[in-house]
Amino acid sequence: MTDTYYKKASGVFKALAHPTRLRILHILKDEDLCVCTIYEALDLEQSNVSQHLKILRDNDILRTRRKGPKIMYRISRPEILSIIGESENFLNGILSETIEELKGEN
Amino acid sequence: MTDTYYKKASGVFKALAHPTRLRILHILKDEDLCVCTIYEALDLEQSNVSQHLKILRDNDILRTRRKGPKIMYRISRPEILSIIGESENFLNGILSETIEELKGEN
DNA sequence: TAATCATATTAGAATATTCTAATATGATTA
DNA sequence: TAATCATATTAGAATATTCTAATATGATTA
Repeated sequence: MTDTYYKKASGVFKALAHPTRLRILHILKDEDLCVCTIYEALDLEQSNVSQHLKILRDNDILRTRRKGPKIMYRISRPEILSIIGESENFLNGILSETIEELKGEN
Repeated sequence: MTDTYYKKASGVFKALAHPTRLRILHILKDEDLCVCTIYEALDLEQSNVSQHLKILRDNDILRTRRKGPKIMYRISRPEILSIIGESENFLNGILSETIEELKGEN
C-alpha cells in the first residue's frame, strides 16, 4: 500500500466524518435529490449544505446532474452504502457489548 | 437515526480519517502487536503513535491487553476490517472508472 | 435580454486536529 | 526498592475544519 493510497483512503473517511454529511448520505440512500430539498430536509442553511456537498463530491462520494434549474445529487457507488452499513454493524456490536457488560455488573 | 447516533458514527469515521491510523490498522490486520513494534514498523515517533492509538482506542476500534512489560493492541471487531475492505473496493471502483474515461478520450 | 431562481464560492472568526519535545506513569526486573 | 523499560500524557505552535454572512455564477424564464 502506497503513501498516495493511504492519503486518498483517509480523504474518503474524512469526507464521511461529519454528522451533517452522514445525514445527507442517509436521505440520498434511495433517491436523487436537489440541494434545496436536502437543506430543507435537514433544516440547515443553503450555503452550509453546499459546502458539505462539495466535500462529498470532491471525494467522489456524490455526483451531480442538472435537471432544469436544479442540481440533483446522488450517491456515486453502492460501496458507499456498504461502508455506512458496516459502520452501523460495528456500532451495534459495540453497543450490544456494552449492554452485556452492564448485565454482568449485577 | 438520532443526533447522538450520527455524532458517534462520524466519530468512528474521524478516527479512521488519517493515513497513519489506517497504516496502523493495516499492520494489525492479522496479528496483535505492541506499541514498540508498531512505531518501528511505521518509522514514527513513539509519542505520535501513542496518540494515534489513543484515538483508535477511544472510538472502540482497538483494544489492549498487557503482556509482560508491553501493551498489545488488536482490532476490536471484524466490522472494522469490513469497513476498510469496502473503502478499498470503492477506491478501486473510482480508479477503474477514471481509467475507462481516459480510454474514451482516444 | 433582464430578472429570477438555484446553487456555488469567498472571507474570516471560532474551533479542532496534528505534530514535536518534554515529562509522567506504572509495571517489571536486578 | 531502585533502576529500567514501555507506554501515556501534556504543552503549545502550526495547520485544518467548520460555520455564518455576504456575494458570485450561471442557467432558465418572462
